[in-house]
Amino acid sequence: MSRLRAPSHTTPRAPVRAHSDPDPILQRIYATIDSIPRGCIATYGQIAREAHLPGRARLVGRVLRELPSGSELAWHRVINASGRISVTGESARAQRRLLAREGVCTDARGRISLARFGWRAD
DNA sequence: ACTCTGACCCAAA
DNA sequence: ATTTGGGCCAGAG
Repeated sequence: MSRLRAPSHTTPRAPVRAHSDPDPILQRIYATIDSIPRGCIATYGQIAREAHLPGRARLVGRVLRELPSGSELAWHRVINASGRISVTGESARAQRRLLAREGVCTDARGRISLARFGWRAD
């Protein structure tokens, strides 16, 4: 069970719920994703920038990959910069289903229109 | 202390 | 549209 940024010389913390994790970087990423409105999507890079972590889109991806089970974070509202879903297999179907439930649809080629559904932060 | 691998991104070719 | 090369950085082996 891997942990984010756990110092090797300390015992890993017990798992905590997403919104109570004390790591400020995680807090900012979670908070930013939380502010994506229902029916909108944002890109990994956009989340990184909004969370004051410019250029760290991959970090956002890792954070979502390691999302604690039971988290209520709207992970499905995050897609890549080319308008595609980045997860594969079962997760991709789940993401498409969750988005469809919010009215976010993919085109014939599996792409989501950033122009139509992209979140523009204030 | 390496190298490899990513839920990534962007400019250039 | 696709490829390439560079940036990013934490885990895993």
